[in-house]
Amino acid sequence: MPADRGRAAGPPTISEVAREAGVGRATAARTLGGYGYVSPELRERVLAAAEKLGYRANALARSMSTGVSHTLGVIVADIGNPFFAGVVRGISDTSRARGFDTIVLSTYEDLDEEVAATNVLIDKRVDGFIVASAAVDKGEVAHIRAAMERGIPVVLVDRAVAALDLDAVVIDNREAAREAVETLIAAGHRRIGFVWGPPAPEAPATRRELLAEASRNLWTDGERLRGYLDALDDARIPFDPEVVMVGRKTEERVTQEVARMLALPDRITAVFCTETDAVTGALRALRAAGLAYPRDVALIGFDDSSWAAVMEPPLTMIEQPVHELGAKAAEVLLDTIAGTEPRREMHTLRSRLIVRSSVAPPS
Amino acid sequence: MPADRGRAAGPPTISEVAREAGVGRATAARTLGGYGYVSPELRERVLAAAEKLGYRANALARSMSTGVSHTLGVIVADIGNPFFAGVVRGISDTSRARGFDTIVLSTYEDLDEEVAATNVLIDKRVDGFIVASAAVDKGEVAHIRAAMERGIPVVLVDRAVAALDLDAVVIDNREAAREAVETLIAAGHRRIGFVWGPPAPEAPATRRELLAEASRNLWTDGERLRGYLDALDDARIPFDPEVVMVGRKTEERVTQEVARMLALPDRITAVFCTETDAVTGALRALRAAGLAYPRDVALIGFDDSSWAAVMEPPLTMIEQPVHELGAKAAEVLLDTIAGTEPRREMHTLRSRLIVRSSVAPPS
DNA sequence: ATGCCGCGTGATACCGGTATCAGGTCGCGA
DNA sequence: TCGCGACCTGATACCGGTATCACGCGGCAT
Repeated sequence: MPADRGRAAGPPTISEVAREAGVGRATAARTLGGYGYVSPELRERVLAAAEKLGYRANALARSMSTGVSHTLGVIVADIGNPFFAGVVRGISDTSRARGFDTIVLSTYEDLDEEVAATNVLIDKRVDGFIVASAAVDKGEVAHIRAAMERGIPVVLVDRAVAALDLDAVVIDNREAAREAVETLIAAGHRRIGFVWGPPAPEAPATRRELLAEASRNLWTDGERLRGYLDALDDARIPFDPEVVMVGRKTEERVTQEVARMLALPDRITAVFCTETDAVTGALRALRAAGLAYPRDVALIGFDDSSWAAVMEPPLTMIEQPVHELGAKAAEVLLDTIAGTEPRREMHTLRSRLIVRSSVAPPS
Repeated sequence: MPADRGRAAGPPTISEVAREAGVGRATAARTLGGYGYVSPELRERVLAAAEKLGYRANALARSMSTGVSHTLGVIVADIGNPFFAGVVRGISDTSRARGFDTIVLSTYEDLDEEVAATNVLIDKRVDGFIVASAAVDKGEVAHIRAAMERGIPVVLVDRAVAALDLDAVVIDNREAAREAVETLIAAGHRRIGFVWGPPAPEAPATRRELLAEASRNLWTDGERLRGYLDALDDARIPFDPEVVMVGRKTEERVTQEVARMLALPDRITAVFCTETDAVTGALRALRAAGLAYPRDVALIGFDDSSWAAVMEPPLTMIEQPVHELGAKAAEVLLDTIAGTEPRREMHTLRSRLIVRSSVAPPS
């Protein structure tokens, strides 16, 4: 019953514990803080008093005094996306194991929200943070630069940012995309739709413009485009802007765009989706067109999930090592915080194509 | 270029800004803190100095001094579950709009983790928190009680806890389950499997034991069981322990259990799943048994999602107002923090059965 | 010219910890 | 018996803000 603490209003402080135990403040602090020396007898008294009062150290005060918060920040695009949820779990599992809490913030792919999130983390004095940034070019990284200048360690996850010289933990996006598209090509497809998401209002007409556009897009998507082109090039299939979607990758837009590609005189016989929501969007378009996969259209997408396996027929998908991605990012960050010289390199993890039954030869 | 701050090591403090501006510390504090009076001229100087130095207030120090952190805590079972992800988004959207940050912690359905999470929030001195607690009986709520005794406002979300007299924001679980099972019964089903998750090792043999078990289970699942029984009772269908699954609702276990129910001499012709992962688990069992829905087995589950709509045939599911659930919980908590007398009531939101094509009469 | 009032400003105590350091006690050797 | 050192303990400065309060200065009334 910690209620009889006299006039004290808030939670018990170390001074109150000291008074209760009849010792000096410093002695109580040493006992409870686990530093310095305290005789067994006094230690016992302090512990008993703390127990009685229900004392818990004020982490804010401690951080103020020591300058470290034992807290990591995490900024992701959307925590509701199973991909990021998995990454976050990887981060919190390993950071918790090393005594760090995590504060997770979602930006919902909005750069202003990302800046705001960064400021929240700076203000709360996290010891470092991990970010899957929506920033692409130099003009968009000021907030991260600002954090770096304050001496806050930063690690990028999922998305590398060319304008930033930082550790980044990513997967082999280009290779993964290439492998998927090669699988489609090997099955005999030549008209392969590409569901992409650069900010451009319409599809670039030429390869050159396409690549230019790629550098204005998220790094992951840029890489995936390169993988798509790699596979096309190897098979000497000409690039056709008509079968690549541009603009925001919402499920609705994907449905419209795939429907458009399906209505083309020379319609697509396969689709490659760079995101899981794009897969459901594409599937809706197929159904609306009265088409079935893999018979009429073959399909491969990014980010495997449980439902992809129970679809009938089950979907061939690219599986990303989400937990490892997060765990590795946390590890690199924690090492940097611990003082290990930052290497500032790109840590590339391998993804895996899970072959199921959504790919068949074109009809 | 905030680099020429002299010998200062960390980020700039208010004293440094004051010195730079050539004013007293208090004046700089008043300007930057937005309180008290400062003449336009000095204000201008302070602002310029802060800008030049890249000053950002230390939220920790501010909280120490004022006693409020403008931060809400959120404890959910699994942020990777789209249901909780939606709830969290609802919470952060409305709390951000009212000037509060949120710290989200996942317990992965482990009570010890929940206790640890609660302590983290207490230690970080959040102004209040929202929790979807895994606690069921009196012996498991000590950590929440402790927070309440410290004067920290707490609001429950998704799961009410009988042992706690607190505001709770939930949906009409019992009614939702009843409606779903009634739909199954209306289609002609009498053997309806129930995928449930009480801690019991085996299915209770009698109704009485079942209900007793329900009170040892998560509140939501208890209510959903009652809804299931309500529907059975109304149709005078006897309860059969053989068709209710008990124990942890992992996807693998669901698959095994549904397979068992499918192998019964008097096999089930319909399944009701109280969770989205249970739906995929059940679907796997169907496929393994060479059965198709809705022809061989009808199916309804909790938590609608995009993929449920693109399944072939599309799934009939219960949609929960996830965002509203979170928004309402945040609202109630924020009001309590703001000093409005807490009402300690149950706020019930309506769910909705989305009828698609996974229910047909038994063959 | 003097006194009073009020406004604007800066000095300072405080929040609850950490960490340094001074001082008191005790034991042991000379 | 005295002195010195080791060992504990408690007093206190500090972290970076907030908030109270005292003080100096100018203006106005008398």
